[in-house]
Amino acid sequence: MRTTDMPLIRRSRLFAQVGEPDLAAMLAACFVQTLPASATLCRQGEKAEFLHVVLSGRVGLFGSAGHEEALVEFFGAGDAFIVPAVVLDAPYLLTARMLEEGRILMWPAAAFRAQVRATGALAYGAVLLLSGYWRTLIGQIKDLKLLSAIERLSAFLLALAPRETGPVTVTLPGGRRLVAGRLGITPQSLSRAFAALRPLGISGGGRQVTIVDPARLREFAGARALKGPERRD
Amino acid sequence: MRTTDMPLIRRSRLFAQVGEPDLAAMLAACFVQTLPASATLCRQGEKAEFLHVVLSGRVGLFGSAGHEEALVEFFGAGDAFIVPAVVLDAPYLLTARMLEEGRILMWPAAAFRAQVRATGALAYGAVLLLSGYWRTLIGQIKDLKLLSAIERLSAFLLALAPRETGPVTVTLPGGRRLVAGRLGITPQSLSRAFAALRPLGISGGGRQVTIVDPARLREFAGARALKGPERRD
DNA sequence: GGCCGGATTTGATTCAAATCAAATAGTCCG
DNA sequence: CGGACTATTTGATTTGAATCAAATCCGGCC
Repeated sequence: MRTTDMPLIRRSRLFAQVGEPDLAAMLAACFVQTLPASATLCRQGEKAEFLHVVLSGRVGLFGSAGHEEALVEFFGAGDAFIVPAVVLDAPYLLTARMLEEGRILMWPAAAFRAQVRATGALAYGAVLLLSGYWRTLIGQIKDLKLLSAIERLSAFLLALAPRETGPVTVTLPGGRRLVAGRLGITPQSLSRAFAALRPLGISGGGRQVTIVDPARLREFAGARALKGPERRD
Repeated sequence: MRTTDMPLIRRSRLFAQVGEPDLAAMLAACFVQTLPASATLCRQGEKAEFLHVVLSGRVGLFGSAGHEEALVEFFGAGDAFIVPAVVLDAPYLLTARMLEEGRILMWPAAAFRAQVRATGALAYGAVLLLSGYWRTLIGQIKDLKLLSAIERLSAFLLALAPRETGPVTVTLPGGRRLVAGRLGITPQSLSRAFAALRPLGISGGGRQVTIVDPARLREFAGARALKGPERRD
């Protein structure tokens, strides 16, 4: 573990309420790994071995059925995923893969389980984290059930943008292929959706996308869109 | 609060680790309400006033956009919903409605927030509960993104059935209209999906559905289906 | 028992998005 | 810088599910 890791660790909601001495004791059982892009952190169906806390880099959570695979969610610094599988000691429902190089805190499952049970502050941090995830997932389910592909893309872009009025350039959390998966559509459909939004002032190149007038996009999406979509932070 | 409520309260995962004296202190701030079918517990967009714990009856969580509405999940005895909105002090993302008469424990939001922060055992219970919900929601997202309507119905029925071999009769958690919403399809499509499964030994009447040979259905669904779908319990 | 009103089924048609199929634009390497 | 691979766009076609439209079933109630 590097000294530069500590601030990253402290920044995670998971540890927000944990005191210094407790934190030190917890981390004694853990180690940090630098992983390259495409490295697999865990595989759907396997038994939970470690809790992973993202210190840097982006991670994608994928669900698979047969030979199909779909990105379920992007995770980034501060996120601790697989908490549920670890806590319930159940097999992973998802496969986690690094989308780029990053550092991951590895926390042995049994140790984590014991520590959440014993340390209220850690459990409270987990509640905050899981609460944020619940809201993210609910938002996604609502999008999938109630919005069209174009509306989902609009909502997704707006969630990425600071809620200002002026033109904004947002950075997609992954390539188009991955964004398409997150939105539950094919890359071809995503491309068409972007094309459909171009007249509304969306210009895209690579993972940079510029929204000329967020208010206009919000109005377009908002006609049918959901209230209170806000992003976990 | 009736004396018959206590066993129901104790049965919820939320309180599994909470000791008697703590529990009594917590419940002092709460009250129990009997609510009729269709009663609304909370409305999307509003600020969290209460945490609700279902003691009996079924509750539906609905997301809405514009004038469309879709059922996101069924909840039943032991479930505490809206935990995330309460903990994060954020507006509800969903509307909760009684699907039948039932009793609900009402817990003032501020009191609950203070108590999760203060009581490790309660926080731990919340972690367990939220972990289960995470898995349920992830399962649903995977279904929506990877399976066809018929496959989703198959998976849904199998999740309802005890994992035996012989013929089983399962009870749908709500009318066909609601089940359709949960599966992300229209009632008409649900009807066609049931029709498509009839040759595989699925006979339906009202909310009772009989699966002649779960293994055969599992095989059919399993050809493309997900591993480890299991239901929260 | 027989009627009313909503829920489910069935049929015909439409439509959004997937799939099939190239063409084009980017990127990484040597 | 050029080649090879991958990612993205664009076009044509198919298809799963929605929508439109009845018909039928059902439960509650007088």
